[in-house]
Amino acid sequence: MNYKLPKSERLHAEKEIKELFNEGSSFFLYPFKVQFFVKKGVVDGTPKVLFSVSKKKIKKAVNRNFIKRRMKEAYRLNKQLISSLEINGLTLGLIFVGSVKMGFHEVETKIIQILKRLVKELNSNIPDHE
RNA sequence: AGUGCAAGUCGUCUUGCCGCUGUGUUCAGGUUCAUUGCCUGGAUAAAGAGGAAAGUCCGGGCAACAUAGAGCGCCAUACUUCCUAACAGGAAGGGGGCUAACUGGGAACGGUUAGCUUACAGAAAGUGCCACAGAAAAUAUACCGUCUUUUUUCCGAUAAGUAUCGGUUUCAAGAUAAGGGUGAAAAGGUGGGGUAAGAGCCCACCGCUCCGACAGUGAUGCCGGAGGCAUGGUAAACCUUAUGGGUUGAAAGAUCAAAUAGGUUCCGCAUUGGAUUAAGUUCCAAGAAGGGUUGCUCGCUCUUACGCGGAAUGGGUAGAUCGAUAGAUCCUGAUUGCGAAGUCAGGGCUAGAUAAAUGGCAGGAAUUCUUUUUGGUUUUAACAGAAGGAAACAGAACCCGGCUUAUAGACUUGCACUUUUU
RNA sequence: GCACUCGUAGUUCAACUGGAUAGAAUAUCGGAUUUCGGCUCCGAGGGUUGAGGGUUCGAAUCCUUCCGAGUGCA
Repeated sequence: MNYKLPKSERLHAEKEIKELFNEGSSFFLYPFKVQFFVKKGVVDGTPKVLFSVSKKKIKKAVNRNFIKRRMKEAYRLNKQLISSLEINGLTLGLIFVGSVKMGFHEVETKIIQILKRLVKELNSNIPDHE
């Protein structure tokens, strides 16, 4: 099983991020906001993901890093949940909007829920558009 | 041994599994005529946040810009000397203030020592402000008051009476600044002489100002002389003086360079008046207008359309690379200096990210604190064992030197206090 | 990264160029009015002027160090 998260699976280009936030859809699953977008016409390409923590809610840089690292680890260890999807060009944004520090196990259960729900939404919605 | 204060140093260690970042080695594939080059992917090795990385309060390096120059403005700093690349930083010293102890004097007011503290140029260049209270808040003398002389009223005494003397009252002129309950602050202070009453008017002491000599690199100190004393406070009010500052910040800037779109740069003509010519053909003269620019002025600089003719060829966005990590560096020793620090010698040091790495999970160890429980003890405390919990402030973003602020705990040194023993 | 602004009763705002018990509206509480409530009238409480330090006789105001909130440039 592939537990890696190299740079090609992370979202870092400004253009794609703008696309994600302007044209993508989103849902809330407290304490996370999930933003996702499927770019059409892309033949190959793994899902790309972005992690973010609100600066207004979490003031100190140390605590923001703390949460981001746990989010990254939780995604890295559970990303096989969305590998079953046969969709190319998926971009994903995970934004933490809570105001309290969380431990790893709480974050992990939430991330698993999010990924399961994401699979459901994509399987039901995408055929309707096409 | 404990507690407190000050200064300084450190600010957890470790095993397994899974990851991230750049670097080295190596393997595979692609590209190429070819390669030790370039691109993609894999394996592996060692390395990978701080004392403040923070706040962004100062200073410097570095970079670009004639919109960089000159003057004014503006901003900053402000006892002295030194350190430094530089500073609003640091070191040493001086002055002032406060506190304590001792001490001189009748008083005003001093002296010595120790500790703490100090944004500490100029109020005698000018302007402003100083509420309430108070006669007056800066020109000191308008007012109350004190004193002298003259006039008026009344009373008393003397005298036969006009009158004289003493007291009182009123007006005017003059002298004076001692006193006037206030206030944060009142025009040198204390004591004496002096005078009609008074006053630095005069004298002694104290304070102040100025001048000179000596000591010191200097701030300043000390000694002597002079002045009779003028000059209230506020410059973290405007201001004056001296010194410094060009502006903008790495998202600065440099290089390479897709896709899309057609451009971009340079030169000439193209303004007005006069003469001339077939002709805007040629010659002469004039110099304008509109922008840009850091607060203003000068200066500097750009354009004068559209268009026509000629010549040259790349400019530049996304993105990538450099800038960008070995330096005013750290440690040790010697040496100079009171010290900050300098010099010399030896040794050490690969974090380099960019939607932003340096981690996650599970376990172990050390130290400290704490909860429960067992032993022990008459009980509590201390002590020993077991189990559980907690362990700071905080995350590089071009790089350095400082400052400020946050910080559980451990260690070292010095000082003070308490207890025990000798 | 750089530059700058603002913090005053529970809330919204005042307070002149430093000068005295920091003021107004609204909200709260109490009373009056009403059968009861609202409206209305009267009265009261509520502020260490974000925190600390300094200058000054005197600080919301001036200077400085922190804390918090916000704005602009690229």
